[in-house]
Amino acid sequence: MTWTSSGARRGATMTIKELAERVGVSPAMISRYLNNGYVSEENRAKIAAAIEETGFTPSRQARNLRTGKTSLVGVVVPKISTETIGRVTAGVEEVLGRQGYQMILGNTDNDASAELDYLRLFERYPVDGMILVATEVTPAHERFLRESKTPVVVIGQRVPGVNCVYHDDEGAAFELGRRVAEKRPGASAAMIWVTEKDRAVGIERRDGMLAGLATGGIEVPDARVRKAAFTTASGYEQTHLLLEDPATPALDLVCCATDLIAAGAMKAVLERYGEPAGTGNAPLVTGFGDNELAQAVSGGFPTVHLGNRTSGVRGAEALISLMENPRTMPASTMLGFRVVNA
Amino acid sequence: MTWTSSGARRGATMTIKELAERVGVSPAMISRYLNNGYVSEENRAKIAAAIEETGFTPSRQARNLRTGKTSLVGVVVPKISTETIGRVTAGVEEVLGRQGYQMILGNTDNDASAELDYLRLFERYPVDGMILVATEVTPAHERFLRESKTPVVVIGQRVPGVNCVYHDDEGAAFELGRRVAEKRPGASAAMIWVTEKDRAVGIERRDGMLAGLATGGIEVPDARVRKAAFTTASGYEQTHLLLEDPATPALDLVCCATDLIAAGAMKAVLERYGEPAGTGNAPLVTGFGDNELAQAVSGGFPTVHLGNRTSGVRGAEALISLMENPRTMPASTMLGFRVVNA
DNA sequence: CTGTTAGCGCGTTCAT
DNA sequence: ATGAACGCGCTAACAG
Repeated sequence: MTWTSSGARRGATMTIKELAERVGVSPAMISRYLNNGYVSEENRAKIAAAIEETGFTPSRQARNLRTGKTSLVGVVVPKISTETIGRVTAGVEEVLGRQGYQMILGNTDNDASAELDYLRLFERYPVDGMILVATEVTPAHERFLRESKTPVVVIGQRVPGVNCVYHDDEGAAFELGRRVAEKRPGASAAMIWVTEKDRAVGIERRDGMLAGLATGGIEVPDARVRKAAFTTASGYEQTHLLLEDPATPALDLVCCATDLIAAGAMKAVLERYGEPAGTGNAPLVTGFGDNELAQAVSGGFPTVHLGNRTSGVRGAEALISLMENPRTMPASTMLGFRVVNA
Repeated sequence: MTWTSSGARRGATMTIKELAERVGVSPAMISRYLNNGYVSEENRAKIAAAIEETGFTPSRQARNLRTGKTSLVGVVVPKISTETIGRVTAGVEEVLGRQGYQMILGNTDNDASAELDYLRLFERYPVDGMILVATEVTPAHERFLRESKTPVVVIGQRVPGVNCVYHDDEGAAFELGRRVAEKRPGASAAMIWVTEKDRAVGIERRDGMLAGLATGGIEVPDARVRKAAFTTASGYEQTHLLLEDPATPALDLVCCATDLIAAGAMKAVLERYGEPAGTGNAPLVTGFGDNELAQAVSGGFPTVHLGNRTSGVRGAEALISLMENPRTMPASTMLGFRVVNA
């Protein structure tokens, strides 16, 4: 390791000490300049000039080690590349940015174990707070969430005893089902749903939909509730199988757990009937989430707008209170919804 | 600040020193256990047991400060919530994960100045390497990229003198234009394009498209090349204006800079003609990027598949070489493409 | 207002 | 094979 006696630069980065030497003050002086204030106008000017000249920036590393604060929030998401997640993080970032926090993301690509890895990474990185945009919440998740030394807020699932912001999935699905059933009384319906491991989508949203359809006299037999992954391809595949099944009476309605799945269903319907879903004899397809792209291309199909952006905002707000006062009582917030095209 | 004399835990986290006390060895021993190895079988077992019992994890903070290494790569993206970005980061993560690196994301929401903020954050956090998924590359960007002390790779734009991986936007657009023009000779065409600040999309892709169409005898007057933002809503708006313009002879073809924009165009066409783009009298809409959702819902429209995932893979590979040997010569890689539905 | 002192939690000599 | 001592870059507490 070599450096010049002028202390200008070593390797690449400059330290507060070197800068102090250069200016002719103590390192603490520089530190105060950077933080509290307590510096004479004269020194203030000299330091400012030296910083300008050298391009010095303090090491967050060392600062964080010393202060135990990072002004960083880690957000763990199951997937980037969906509108839903994009809206949530936009809401989170809006609030965080205003308060001087920066957000870093960990993407798990729908791998529940990777979620815990990221949470632990963030906890030890460390960040000041964490947000988990949740899908499957395992016992291991719950344990971690409750025992975490770093404040954490869950978005998208209700977890008892943990700070969380979630949607009224059951209520929304019920309302969507009810309205669709009202317009198509006695329709022959199927559902393309997802794993029950995702409680909000796999259970609550499903039960709400079944109940909503039932109020309009539509019963969906178990055999017509099929499981798909959270992808367009999977929605296509399951719908295709359903439509090709010779034992199946003609379908009037295919309700899907998400808009991504609905997109796949629409593709299958279009291929099978030669006309878009909801026109002519082709069954109507419903979704969930109000995906802008899908709405535009399709010209509009029944779905639900959930206010994902708001969930991000509320989640970030809750996290900030928690970071400022870690003893804040856990709270859960349920957001409303808006049915679209039904 | 209080802690028990057994040294088990203070406040929240445990340190290497406390663990050492508990086991009855020196802190250095624990450190060696965690890193080099130089530990007797006997102590190894005792330490392993104590770690298991306490759930101890070393502070990355302190380790990083000491070693100057983080095993972390920062990726700056212009947008989360698009399939394109999702594919790139999936490719990046695949390679990085295999090599023991973790990836953290910074999302700028299409704000070019935020890009530099994030790069600087990462540089000083620090991370071992950075990837910029670029859109607009300003002189400030170029300066930063060239002078960065942390290895950095650019994906999506060609930047001379900087390590980068990009697509053959011009070639792809040319080929798409050529094929479409071949099937619709003499078509009356318009283009919905984007800012020239994004060189790859705004200039190269546009020029390729114009040239490709021209080979089939289709000339697009300047007045029919309209600017949109990178959104579905903006694509809708511009197309709507175009279709409503009474001075405009009926259009046969609307070529768009991206699939998101194309989705908006399709919505406008559907509203205006009462039938989906490309059917009956409704003009054909082309896109760029092979968005899965849009393809499914529309039943297929001409577009280009760019291999975004591959760009992520190649970019990450380049970054790893760079991190292992910072003196590696800068290289730029151009990837191929595949025209879809044309 | 300013400088000195003492760590934050680790990894790394250099002795033993 | 092991432990003592030191330092990474910074900030908090104290003295002046």
